[in-house]
Amino acid sequence: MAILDAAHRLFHEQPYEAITMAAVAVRAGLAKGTLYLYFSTKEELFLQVALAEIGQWLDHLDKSLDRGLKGRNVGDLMVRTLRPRQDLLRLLSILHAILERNVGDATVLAFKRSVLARVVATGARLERALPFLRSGEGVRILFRIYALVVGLWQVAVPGPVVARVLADPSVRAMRIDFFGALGEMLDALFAGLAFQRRHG
Amino acid sequence: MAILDAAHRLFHEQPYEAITMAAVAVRAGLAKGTLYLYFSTKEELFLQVALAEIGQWLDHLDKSLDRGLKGRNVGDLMVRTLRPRQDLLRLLSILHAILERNVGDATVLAFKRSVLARVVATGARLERALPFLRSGEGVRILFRIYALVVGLWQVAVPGPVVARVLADPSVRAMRIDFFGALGEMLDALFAGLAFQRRHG
Amino acid sequence: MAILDAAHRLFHEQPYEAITMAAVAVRAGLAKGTLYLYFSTKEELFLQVALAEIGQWLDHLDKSLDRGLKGRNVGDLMVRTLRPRQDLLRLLSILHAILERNVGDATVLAFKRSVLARVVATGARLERALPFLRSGEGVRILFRIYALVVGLWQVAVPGPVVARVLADPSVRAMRIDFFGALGEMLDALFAGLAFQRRHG
Amino acid sequence: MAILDAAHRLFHEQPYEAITMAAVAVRAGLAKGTLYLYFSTKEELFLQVALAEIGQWLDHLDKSLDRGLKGRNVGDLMVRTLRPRQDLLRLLSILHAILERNVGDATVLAFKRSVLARVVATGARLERALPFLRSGEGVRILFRIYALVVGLWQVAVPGPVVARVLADPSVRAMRIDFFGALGEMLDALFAGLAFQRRHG
DNA sequence: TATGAATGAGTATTCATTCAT
DNA sequence: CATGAATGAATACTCATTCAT
Repeated sequence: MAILDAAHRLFHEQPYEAITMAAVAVRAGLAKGTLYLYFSTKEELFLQVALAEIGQWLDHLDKSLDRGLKGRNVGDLMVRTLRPRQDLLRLLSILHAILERNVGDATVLAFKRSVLARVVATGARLERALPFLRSGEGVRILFRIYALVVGLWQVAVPGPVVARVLADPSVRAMRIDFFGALGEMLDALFAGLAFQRRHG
Repeated sequence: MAILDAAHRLFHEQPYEAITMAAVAVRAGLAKGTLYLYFSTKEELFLQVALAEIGQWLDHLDKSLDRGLKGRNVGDLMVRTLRPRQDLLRLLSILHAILERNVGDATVLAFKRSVLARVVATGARLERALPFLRSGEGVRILFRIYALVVGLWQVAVPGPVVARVLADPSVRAMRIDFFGALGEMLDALFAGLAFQRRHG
Repeated sequence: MAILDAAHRLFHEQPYEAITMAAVAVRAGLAKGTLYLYFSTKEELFLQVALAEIGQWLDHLDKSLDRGLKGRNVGDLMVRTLRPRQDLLRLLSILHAILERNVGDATVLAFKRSVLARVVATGARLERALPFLRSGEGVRILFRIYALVVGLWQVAVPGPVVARVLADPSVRAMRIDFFGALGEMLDALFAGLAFQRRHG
Repeated sequence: MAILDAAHRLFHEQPYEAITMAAVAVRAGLAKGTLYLYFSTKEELFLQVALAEIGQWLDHLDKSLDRGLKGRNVGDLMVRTLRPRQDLLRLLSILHAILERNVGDATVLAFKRSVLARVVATGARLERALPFLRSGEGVRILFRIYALVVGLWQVAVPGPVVARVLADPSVRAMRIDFFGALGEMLDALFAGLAFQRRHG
């Protein structure tokens, strides 16, 4: 849809706060008022953008899991599927603090249900790929991975000010490589889960 | 300091966005302009509030680590020290997206240095408590725990709309118990780290 | 246009600094935001007010020049056309120091071009009326008259404090009658120009 | 005096509005409050700066007039004495619109008297140099020259925006060379005065 | 003389959203 | 389906000035 496309393209180019509905309208070749025939708030519009992106990510995950992990671990899987999706990562980082507010309950509920349905399917695949996971644990672990992704992105990918500040050697230890840290943490996490299952 | 106190108390009562500098001034018994004698922006003011809270949390961690983990694990430690600090958790959840923007480079640098200095000390204690950690790993693991905390809080502690929506049974699986999940993830994480050290 | 009218009427009643955009909106029967649909800053709004006033003044000049000076001199012409336009004089006295700042380059350029186009036409008429003027001198002399008007207004028309002070006999010599001085200076100026042309 | 010096030096470096009393205090090596022991408002401070500058200008004029005009004309005299005094010109351009407001009546009166006393003396010299001037006309003509200077400066010396705009060839005709125009206008003015005296 | 901590008034501007056509 | 003109709420920040010491 033209509006979603326009919103997505603008989001790719600039931060969420910098995007005005007027700009979306222009990019979509529509009048401002027309946007509101399809999305009742700016947040809802970008919630749908996020939904689409999440869907594509889960598609990617599903495909990879269907082919089997083949010795590669979950950390790799997440890093490989997220690296080309930085827009998604940015969307996730505003999803909870911004998008899910100022949207009607019904819209949020629909959004949540859509996501959950997809995650359940991916969770099942994950359980198949990781035998030590018990039934139903796939979904739960996916949401936790998700939380880790969100937090790590916020902490590891700084705004302009912090980016400048982190160039200072005295605070070098606070620089975090997002994908590196994500992979390592997930590796440790899954190693730990597997270990916990084998022993007590 | 009166201003920091007032800001902290207001933050305890209402969301950050709802707090006006005028309200802080009234609560502190000062004129609006006086606030700006000490903090050049609203964000800087709350950055200092956050700094103080972070300091107290690290104090708490330090004391606990000095007494020794005594069989309890890191997950417990974090849960125990964070549970009484929900204001801190809320501050952390806006720290990167809001507070560290609209603040001068110098202020952010000073903030980062203060935090880092404290974290280095706590990291050393953590290394002492967890023999499988190599030298210098304490700091790194603390920042990663921190990222997990931030992400989990965002995802697990919803705003009013989402809170209502999550009451719906159909999306029950998306409810996350912050402290429960944090403890479990950290346990798995550290179990994994320990395991990784023992084997390849 | 309602907004320009409202702004003009308010300017007639009070000093520029005392006029708020809120007041303009109320007077125009519009919402504050609507003003900014048409004028991007307060300065731009009053720049357009000034443009309209300047246009009317030049209209007046043109008509008078078309009828011919008929023995009357330029000083008379200016005095006669400016005396009923004290709002214009006040606008000119803030035009350079205030209005032309805080306005975008494009707006200022458009303003300048509009004024110049009009002044060129009036300048041509002036050259016709004053045979000793060479081709193209009309415009230049008009801008110089304009500068004189601006300066004389600033110096001769005092604010409240100076008005009180000038009542004191000891500084009587500093009182200037704006229109009297303007007429005399222009008469001398044009007498001089004519003389310069006749002799070396 | 240290404060006047500091104010003057800052004014040389930046526009009036950009100068804060805090900056003056720092530059003078004093505390902010101390400034107000000597000058009751910012405007009064700069009024004294202006007074000093005006005095030096009149000194310069006096000396030149005492040496005699020697064939040179008044336009030359003004251009020569004003060219090295651009700070004075800037001060004059804010004198009436800004400085003489927000200053007590007594202060303005004293200022006016000081200036008048000096101008009377210079006016007498001018009358001596220009025989066609009648007694008492020196002062009056000086104030009119002054008005011309003020207006021409406002119109001819643009702020940053207008400076950029005037670079555009389409409005080239609006560029005015301050000193060139001043000299020419004064020459014409005095030629006219002299002519008027000889005839009619 | 000097300090400097405290004051507090004052307003332009943005932009998501609406609704009559 | 689409328009686009109109809305209006909402707030951080500056800096000249004061006055108790």
